[in-house]
Amino acid sequence: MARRPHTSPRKQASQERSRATVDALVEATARILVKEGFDKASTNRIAEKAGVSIGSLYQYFPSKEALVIAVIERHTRELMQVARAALAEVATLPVEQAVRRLVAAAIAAHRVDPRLHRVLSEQIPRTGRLGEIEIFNREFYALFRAYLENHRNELRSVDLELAAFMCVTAIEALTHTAVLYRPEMLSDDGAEALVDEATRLVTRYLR
Amino acid sequence: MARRPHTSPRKQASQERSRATVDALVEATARILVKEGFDKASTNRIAEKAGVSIGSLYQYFPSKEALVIAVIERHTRELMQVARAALAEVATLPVEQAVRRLVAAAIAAHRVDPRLHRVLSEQIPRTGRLGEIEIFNREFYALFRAYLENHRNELRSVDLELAAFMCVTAIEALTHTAVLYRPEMLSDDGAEALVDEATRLVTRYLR
DNA sequence: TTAAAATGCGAGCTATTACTCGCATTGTCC
DNA sequence: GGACAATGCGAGTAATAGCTCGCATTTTAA
Repeated sequence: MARRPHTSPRKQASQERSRATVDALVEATARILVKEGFDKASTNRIAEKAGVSIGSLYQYFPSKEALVIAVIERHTRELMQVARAALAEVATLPVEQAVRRLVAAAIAAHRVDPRLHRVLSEQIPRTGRLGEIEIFNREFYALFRAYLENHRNELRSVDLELAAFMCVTAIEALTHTAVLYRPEMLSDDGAEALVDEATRLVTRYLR
Repeated sequence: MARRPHTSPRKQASQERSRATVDALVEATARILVKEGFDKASTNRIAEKAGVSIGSLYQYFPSKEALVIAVIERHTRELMQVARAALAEVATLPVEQAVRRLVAAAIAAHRVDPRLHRVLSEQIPRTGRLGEIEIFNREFYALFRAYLENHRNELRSVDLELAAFMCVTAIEALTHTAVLYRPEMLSDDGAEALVDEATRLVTRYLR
């Protein structure tokens, strides 16, 4: 079976001690990505920052990429939670109110950990993990599309697939750009104006 | 002058021979970025592909980053040309026609060299040259805002700065996403539908 | 023609990287 | 307590990166 259990990577951590090691490594990776950037995030540096030896790192993560992916998955899980909760909460509301809440939720989601979000959104293409983000995206399209279907009577006649693409892409881009590159737009007044305008953009489009 | 010794060319190429060398290096960089990816684009590889020695490469480009930036600048210049031409052409048209042309132009711009555009849009954040793209962006905002000002009478009462942000961000995201990640949307019929919907999104928002 | 300037060359240096391996320490179970 | 697994360690390795430097070749200009 396991001829060299001491060197075969990606063990399952079964004891408490090793679970702490894994957590420390993922956390250190996230911190370094945020504070020092992708290029400084070498495996040796991550191990050092985590207070773990390089050997232990490779017991649980077979490569540097595996670490970054662990961070991506953790962050994506948090975003998904915000997104699903918002859509569920909004299911029975009329379009204008629903869109308003969704825009606010999108801003909130981007604010979960903006600096990490920024680094990851910049580095994900590089890691070739765009596919997994795409899965998340498709799920969100599907959820939003389902909402639109249930509120068909409030909408003009329109291809729901296309409409979902338009709305989700636009809201995502507006909130993403504002949070990451136009922080000055997010003062109390600014954020309110942004929500107003994004809501107007989408609702006028839909009906 | 050159406050960025690490990215500004080390030497001016004055003879024809050396200008050809510089061109070959930039072209080789672009080709490798597209065909082999950022990680394979080592200076040695670029020099080899360009048929130029590594020593000559470093006579004109002080770092690998400088080469990538040269590619970015070349590509950005082409995009700017498309963007400026479209806005000039559209200056006297009413909003709906203007927006329609601009959306079509945005798709055309993204299609100039989609694979290069994709690689660059993924790698620019990494190179820390987002600032220069931001300059391009701001110019485009300003041009579009100027258009809006000249057509104020066709618009509802709205903060033009904010409106320009909304429209430009939305159009950019829709065309960018469609061209790079939803190529199936760009069949003849699909492209037409996309232009229709994007036009509707923006025009309904503006008035 | 010829000296100087511009251009071109590539072996090889230095630094850094991802990653391995043999051994030490800690935990589990009887 | 003793045997065995799980976990932890870090010096060391091989690969590769960016980049320099001394010298060869070509062009310019007189």
